[in-house]
Amino acid sequence: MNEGQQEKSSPNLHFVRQIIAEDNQSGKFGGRVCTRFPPEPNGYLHIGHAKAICLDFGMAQEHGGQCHLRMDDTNPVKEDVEYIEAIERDVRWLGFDWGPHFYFASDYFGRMIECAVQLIKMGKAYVCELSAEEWKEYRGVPTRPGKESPTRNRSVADNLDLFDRMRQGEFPDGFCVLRAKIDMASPNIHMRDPVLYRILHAAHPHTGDLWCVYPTYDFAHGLEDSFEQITHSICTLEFEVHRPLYDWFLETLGLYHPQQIEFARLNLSYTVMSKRKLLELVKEGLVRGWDDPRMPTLCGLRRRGYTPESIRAFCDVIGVTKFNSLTDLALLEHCVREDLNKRSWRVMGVIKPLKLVIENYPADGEETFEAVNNPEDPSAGTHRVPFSRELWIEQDDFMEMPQKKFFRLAPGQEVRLRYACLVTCTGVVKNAAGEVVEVRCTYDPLSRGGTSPDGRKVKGTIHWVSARHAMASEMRLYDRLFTVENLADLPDGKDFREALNPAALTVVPGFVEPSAGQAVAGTRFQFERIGYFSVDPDSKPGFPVFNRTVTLKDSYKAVGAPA
RNA sequence: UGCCCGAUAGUGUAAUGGUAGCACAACAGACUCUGAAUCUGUUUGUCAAGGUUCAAGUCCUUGUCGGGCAACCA
Repeated sequence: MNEGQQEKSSPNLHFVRQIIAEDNQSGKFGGRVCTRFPPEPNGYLHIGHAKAICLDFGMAQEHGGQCHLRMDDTNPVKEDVEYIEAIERDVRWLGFDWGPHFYFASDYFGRMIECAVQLIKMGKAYVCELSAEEWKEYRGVPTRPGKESPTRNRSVADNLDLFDRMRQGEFPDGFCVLRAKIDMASPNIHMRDPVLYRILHAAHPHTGDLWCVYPTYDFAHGLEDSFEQITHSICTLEFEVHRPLYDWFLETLGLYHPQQIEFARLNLSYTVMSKRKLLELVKEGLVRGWDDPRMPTLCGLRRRGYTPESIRAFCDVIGVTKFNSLTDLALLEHCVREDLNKRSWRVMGVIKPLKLVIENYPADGEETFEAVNNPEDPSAGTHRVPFSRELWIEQDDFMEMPQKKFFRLAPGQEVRLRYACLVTCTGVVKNAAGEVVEVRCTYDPLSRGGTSPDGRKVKGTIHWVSARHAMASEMRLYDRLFTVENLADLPDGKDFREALNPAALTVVPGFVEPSAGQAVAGTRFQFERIGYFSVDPDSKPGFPVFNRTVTLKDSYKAVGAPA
């Protein structure tokens, strides 16, 4: 609906845009812009990836270029086809299209081997039999130079032969590696003769058992970018130290040379962005799966009811910089509310039911009232809501001893039942424990439709569902995944699992008006005065399950209620 | 104690030597058949010290603080 006008008049000129603008100015890449999003298929995409995806695809889009989707599948022991498929699905859902440019790093393995052989022939790479432990010792530490491998000056012929035998599968995993010959004294650890190839007898999700040697990230990534004629290779800050290596390989091999640019990854309060931690939550059953609506994964957010538009808007508003920051979860929530407010239909649903009986309404009487589908969009029309003598209202909308400025139901107080009529509380029914189990009231027959017949002020309006017509349903109420704002601040030794929020998921029985009960999975509604909800795929015919995407903002302050 | 990067309201960011803006959050008020939305207003900021300049958030120096780097992970 807003296809043509998504670009703001003055897009924020962040540093990546500046670099691209300068490169286009100087003609560095002939005015061409080609980016790539290169996930490793070892987990599901999360909101942090969304930032990268929006940047990668966004920069290409803005400059009439293209963006490749590339599986960076250089480590078969961690990767899986399940992840490959999920990644494609999620990027597409987010709203991006890579056209024919879907690639696998593993499709370049043959060319990468040639590059490795070329380095060997140039005397710039050698086979090294140091064990992992020895290698660690030889590498040195940042403050002290490393030592050269005993085989560092092996002949080209020997290296060629050994590397060939590595490829043929003559050696077991870890027996030896191919290393670049750079500088064991470099203050940059990554330049101390880094590993190019390691032996891994493992089935690869894309190439099967074609290979038993696999290139490392440092060697592979620049080559992938180069082969694909990428112009701007955008990655996160931790790769900054790797850039000299990235540059070294391409310069040494005399290959086309993209520009690597690093930006700060997204950190969101009260959640984790680490693929490893997310994997642990899934594997250990601490959540119900990758798409658990508590998860910051794209599929989790999708199931929770987030729209791709809201996530893109979020990625736009957080900006792109080179310094680490912690973005407030409230900003993400603001973005969904803003989007959902414009598009979602309003219905009434009750999540903490309390019976309301209208004493002067006929026991077998019923009628329907007209409700607006979306006040933000008159073209959305209206629908009718059934009404009868007994209703479900929200427990929070009744107080036996009302605090000041409580505009809802209380003994003797009058409220409007949204779209229906004005009712005045006449009393309550309590159980043996003294709890209010039913509220009694009378209604004003002249107020049908919710109007005030004599113009009297009725400050409070509450939502309701006709008990006779209501559809029982399951309400899954979500809250922040963790109780700690910044997981990075957890003291050493403190396990992140201990910071999980037990209240991140609360399942309660509720009721919704019939019009909301038949919706297909994925349908989003606003439950008036409560929040935005989406229909979960666990729904069964006649028994919908709703996920609360986010609450409505609430400026009412209940006394003693937690913030 | 090595190398690399960074530092602007509570949070996220803009200002590209020339009036420190915006958004979120918070707090007031208006409006309201959603205590929502919408509208109005308020509070809070250039890490520090020097230097260059008519003019510094921006350039230089030093310091402080924060992050990253020592997988045959990416």
